[in-house]
Amino acid sequence: MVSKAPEISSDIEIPDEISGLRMTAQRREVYRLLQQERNHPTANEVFMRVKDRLPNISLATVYNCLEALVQHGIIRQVNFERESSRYCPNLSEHGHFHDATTGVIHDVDFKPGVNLADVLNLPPGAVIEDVEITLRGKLASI
Amino acid sequence: MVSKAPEISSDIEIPDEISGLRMTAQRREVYRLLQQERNHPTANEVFMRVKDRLPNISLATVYNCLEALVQHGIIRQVNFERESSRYCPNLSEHGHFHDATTGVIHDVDFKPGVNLADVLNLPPGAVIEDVEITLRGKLASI
DNA sequence: AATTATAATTGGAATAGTTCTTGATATCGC
DNA sequence: GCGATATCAAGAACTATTCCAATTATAATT
Repeated sequence: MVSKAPEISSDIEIPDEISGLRMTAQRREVYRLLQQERNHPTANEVFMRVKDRLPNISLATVYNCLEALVQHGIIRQVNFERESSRYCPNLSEHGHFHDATTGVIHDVDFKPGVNLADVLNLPPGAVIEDVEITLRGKLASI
Repeated sequence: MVSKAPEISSDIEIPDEISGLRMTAQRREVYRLLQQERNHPTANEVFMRVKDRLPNISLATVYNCLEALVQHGIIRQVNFERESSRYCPNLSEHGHFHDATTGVIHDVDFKPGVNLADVLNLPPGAVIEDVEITLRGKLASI
């Protein structure tokens, strides 16, 4: 008889290096968690969840890992008002809709073919390096 | 002989109440400063500048005033990454371009007729209450 | 495989921006 | 003017994040 697969989803394979960043055990688990739970956790939430697998990890290390991953363009840091930063493995250019009722954050993609310069009156000569679009509102029950 | 007008621009008139918010001396000066210096100051910058006219004002009061003005929709709070909040009397829906070289923040208006729902794939039923668009980049010298 | 060099991690202390608290002061409605 | 309410001032407290120094892990070299 073949043994049943465990309930937990099998681990995502993460290579030894991504975009020039060496994947240490800690970075690997932080990144894996972001890949698995795509609910834009804060550093502290990452810390608490990653402790299941690395009980000795420190919050400072989680911050270090998140920063390294952000610096290397592997994840994105998402800021909403002045709340704690949240982290997101979705690298496509996108914004976030923050549901004020539930607190859930939804990724919001651009419609195809949309160019920011077509939509905004940018200052002349502006070269955009980073875009952050955050929307707050409610989801009407339909 | 008629005495010369002073160099400083004459004070902006501010009514006793705006949008249901009673204008105390402190709120008035905070609001006046934002109207006069449209460079998106932080709370601390507001504090330092307002002290010229109200030497006894406290930083906590500046925060209180700014919050009251924001709550009543009289000014807008602008957040950039996790830096100090900045404040802006421009109420038209607009974004901000942060020049990474100079640190100057430029208001960025939407082109006429642009509707966010035309540009973004919003979650179904989303009712947007607030939009924050922040761009970071450089101004190419032309 | 041992040695050295470099990088990463840890835990706690430090920092910065903001909020909270408490007592004083001002303003409003009567 | 008088009590009720709102606002203010000063400093303490709070929170997210960063910094620091010591330890540990990894890589490079022999």
